Amino acid sequence: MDKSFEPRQIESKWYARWEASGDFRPTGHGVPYSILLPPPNVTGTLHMGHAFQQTVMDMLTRYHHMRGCNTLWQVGTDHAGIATQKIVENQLAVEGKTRHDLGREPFIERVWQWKEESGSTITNQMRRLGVAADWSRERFTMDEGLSSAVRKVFIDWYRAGLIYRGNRLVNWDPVLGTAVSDLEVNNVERDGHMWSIRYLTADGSDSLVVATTRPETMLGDVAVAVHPDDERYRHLIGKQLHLPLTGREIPIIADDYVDKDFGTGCVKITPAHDFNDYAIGQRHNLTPIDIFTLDAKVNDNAPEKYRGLDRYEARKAVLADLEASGLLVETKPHKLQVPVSQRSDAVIEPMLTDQWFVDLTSDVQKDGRPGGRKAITEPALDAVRSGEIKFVPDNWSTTYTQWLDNIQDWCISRQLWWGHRIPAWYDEAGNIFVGDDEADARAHAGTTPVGALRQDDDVLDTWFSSALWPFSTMGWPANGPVKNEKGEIVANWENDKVFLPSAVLVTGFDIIFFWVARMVMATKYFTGLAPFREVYINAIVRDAEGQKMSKSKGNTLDPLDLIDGIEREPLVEKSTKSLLIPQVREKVEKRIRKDYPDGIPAIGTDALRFTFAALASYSRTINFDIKRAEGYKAFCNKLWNAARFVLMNLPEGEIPAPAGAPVTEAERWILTRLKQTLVEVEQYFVTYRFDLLAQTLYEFTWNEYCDWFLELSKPALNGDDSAAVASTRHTLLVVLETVLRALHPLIPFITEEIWQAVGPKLGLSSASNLLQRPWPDAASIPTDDAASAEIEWFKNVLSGVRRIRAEMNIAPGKTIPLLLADGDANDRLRVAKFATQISFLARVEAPQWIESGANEPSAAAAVVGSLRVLIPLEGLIDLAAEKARLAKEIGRIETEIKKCEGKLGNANFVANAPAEVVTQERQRITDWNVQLSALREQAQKLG
RNA sequence: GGAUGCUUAGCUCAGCGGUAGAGCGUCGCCCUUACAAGGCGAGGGUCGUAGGUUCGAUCCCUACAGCAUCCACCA
Repeated sequence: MDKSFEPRQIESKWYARWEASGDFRPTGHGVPYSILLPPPNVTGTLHMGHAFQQTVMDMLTRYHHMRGCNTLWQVGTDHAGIATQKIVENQLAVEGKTRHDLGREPFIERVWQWKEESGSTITNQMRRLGVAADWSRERFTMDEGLSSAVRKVFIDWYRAGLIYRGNRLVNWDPVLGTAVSDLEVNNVERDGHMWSIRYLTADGSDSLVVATTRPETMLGDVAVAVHPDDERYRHLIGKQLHLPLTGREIPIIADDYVDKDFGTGCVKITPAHDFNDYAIGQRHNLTPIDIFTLDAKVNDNAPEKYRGLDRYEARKAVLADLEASGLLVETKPHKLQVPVSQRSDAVIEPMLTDQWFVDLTSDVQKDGRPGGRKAITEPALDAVRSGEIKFVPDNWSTTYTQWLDNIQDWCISRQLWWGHRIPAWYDEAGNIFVGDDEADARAHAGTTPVGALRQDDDVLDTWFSSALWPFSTMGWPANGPVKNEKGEIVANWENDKVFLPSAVLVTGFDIIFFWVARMVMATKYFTGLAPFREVYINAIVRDAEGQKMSKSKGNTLDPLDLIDGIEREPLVEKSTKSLLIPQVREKVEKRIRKDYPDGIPAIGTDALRFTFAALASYSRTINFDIKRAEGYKAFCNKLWNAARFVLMNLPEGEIPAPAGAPVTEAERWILTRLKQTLVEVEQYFVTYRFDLLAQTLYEFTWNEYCDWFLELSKPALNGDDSAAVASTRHTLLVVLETVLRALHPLIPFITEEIWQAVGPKLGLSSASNLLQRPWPDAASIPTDDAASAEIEWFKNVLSGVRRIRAEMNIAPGKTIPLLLADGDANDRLRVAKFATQISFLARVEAPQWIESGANEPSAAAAVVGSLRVLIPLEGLIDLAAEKARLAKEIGRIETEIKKCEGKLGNANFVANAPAEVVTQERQRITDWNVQLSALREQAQKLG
């Protein structure tokens, strides 16, 4: 083994071997354990959130594989409709073209081409992370198998009356030219104005004032609403108003929705461009008047002078005209929430359009069949309420159920080209025909089409296909094997349905609604099964200061840069490449030069993974600090060097297991601790406490195995007790091999590399991967509490001597005398037993006992129980300093004793506290007193 | 308006009824033959505030303050 750990060299070789070995595929035996990868955008790149999430999934997959489960990590990618189409449209824009210049078919061809070029980027990045995913089953949401599942779901739901087409008010993105769902709209606070406009009654005798943040929409007003109980306006209800600038007359209506105390108490009603107004319009049978084209320009329903104006130009024009006619009463600044499209940043315009919806809200259909609430929504709610699906942490189930309780119908049609085209056709009379293809659609229609059929131009929401991921990837609905383009079998429902429900879904809270809920709905409906048993909601990765990572802040980190390292200037270049605004660019440049004056050091995949594990508590966010990652790289190095130490202390060839029990106390102690560690680790896997899991293994490896056991093994290995030598060698090896297995799910590369050298020493074949070794069996590891107590004693003695040496500034290399006084019979036995270890590790001469009554030289002391461990002061130690040290220690113990006495002196405590707590307290006070008298005696001896 | 979190050492976070912990940072002393990406040692906290429950509260309850996120929103 090389002198230090070089991640780059070892990582490059292992992944290819793992993947080729077929070890990532299900074994076909054992309890099924499957995980679904949330399919990333096919043309995307790996970000920190992915890396974190995938590390978690990989730890779980590898752990269960080692436990003998029939493990499947189902991977694949998502076509990501809007995002992918936009990228290709941007590419076209560079050539000065739009998708319409190309036409639908050539454009889609071009998107496929882009998918072919960039589709493997993210999957190759995943490989760099070391994921134990079954790539032979990799799927794409638009491959044939998954597309046929999409069609079948659409058709089945349509035929069950659960998908309908309707003219509804939807969130319209005027830049992308498509409807988007409620979830794809963010409300952003912006500075705007509140304008008050006077509307005169038709007869001119009276007037009222409406308040609005969107004056241009008055062109589509169909009424003004007031509260029915509002004394100010009661006399006007039912009268007609003259709508300024339009020549139209509109009624004054009464509706509870209006808040008397807000604004003027009068609300203009524009049903075609506002969701609340739409609802009011429906209640009062008002016909909406839409005034915008699909690109948000004023249409022909408005007076001629405004036609063709963009909505914001129209606003200016309308305000100017109102002002001119004296109807603009007031303009004041106002903060308002503006709906913004997540994908394009465009301000959403509610628009009346024909769209497809999944019914999620009706109880019963007109013909008596169950409606969407009964058939789809409630089963999804029940799955979580009944505990069939469990959220981790549990409070996310509240978020889930509250959303489903208030759900709206799901708008599933998108006016895009890239995606699953809706399997619906229209005849010339507007009748709808739904089917797998045109022939199927005709065959299933109750009527004969009038004229030719034309397929719907729209595609389905990307999340529609994602919702089917749990079962579509398992081969549903095909009968028999599903093959990929190369003719290889990727799924077979008959066999693969054992992987449903999957064990756990690892995902971010941000897609609970988009994806998690919809998977539950679709999977429950079509298979009767839950898609997963648990949903582990992972934290969001932030930067070291807790700021959200964003390109415009320049605080994003590329996981690959952490793995491989990157110099400062290339990092600056890379981070500013896509920033177009000069000020932002400059700011980011500055920040990076400041944060990474030397670039980013290469920490390797294992250290990155370990960092993610160590940060993964139940907290909602994790702040990623490179410093922390560097610390875990040091841990990898520590493990590496521990392995080197063990291997260089072993003779050639296999190391046979000694016949009897381990010879030394140190061995029996480290095995005891190993067992406890494994038991804890298993618990942490069950509860998804990867932070505690990582910490437990870190502490065992570093603070116990390396700091104590390796050190204790040195005198044993150098001693002349050949049984102890043989036994210690074997235990060093066995514990190391076990730790490698326990750490493998977290840090697969380095453990594999080391194991290949360690395994053969135990007679294990290096031909197989570490993943194929069983998870350590804690139950078979022997424990020895007596040995553990002896080692604890030893650690106290040694630490005591070290403390004296450090505080008295005794050179570490200097061998000094060691005297012992008082103590009990046990101490005598232990000193005799550990004499060599004490001398070796504390750098002291052979310990000498001072019999009671004999003269003691003045000395510095460490007290362990009643035993006084003495370092003679002569020539070494500052007497005053030692007195001060003792006084401080005595003071500390006196405080502790006072606390104990306080408790035990309280009759209520003794009467009410559990017996074992009282006993424990009494024991403590006894122990403290033993130590105190030893310290006092020492102080007295010093004078 | 509804919901959910968070507030513990300089920083980032565990702990959650019975001796306050870790990593990083800080301060000493050491290149001791596995490891200076290291070793040994030290310092550092009235656990947001105020009440309550309890023999006992960082931990449970209530209120308040501050911070954060999600959902729904008044034109």
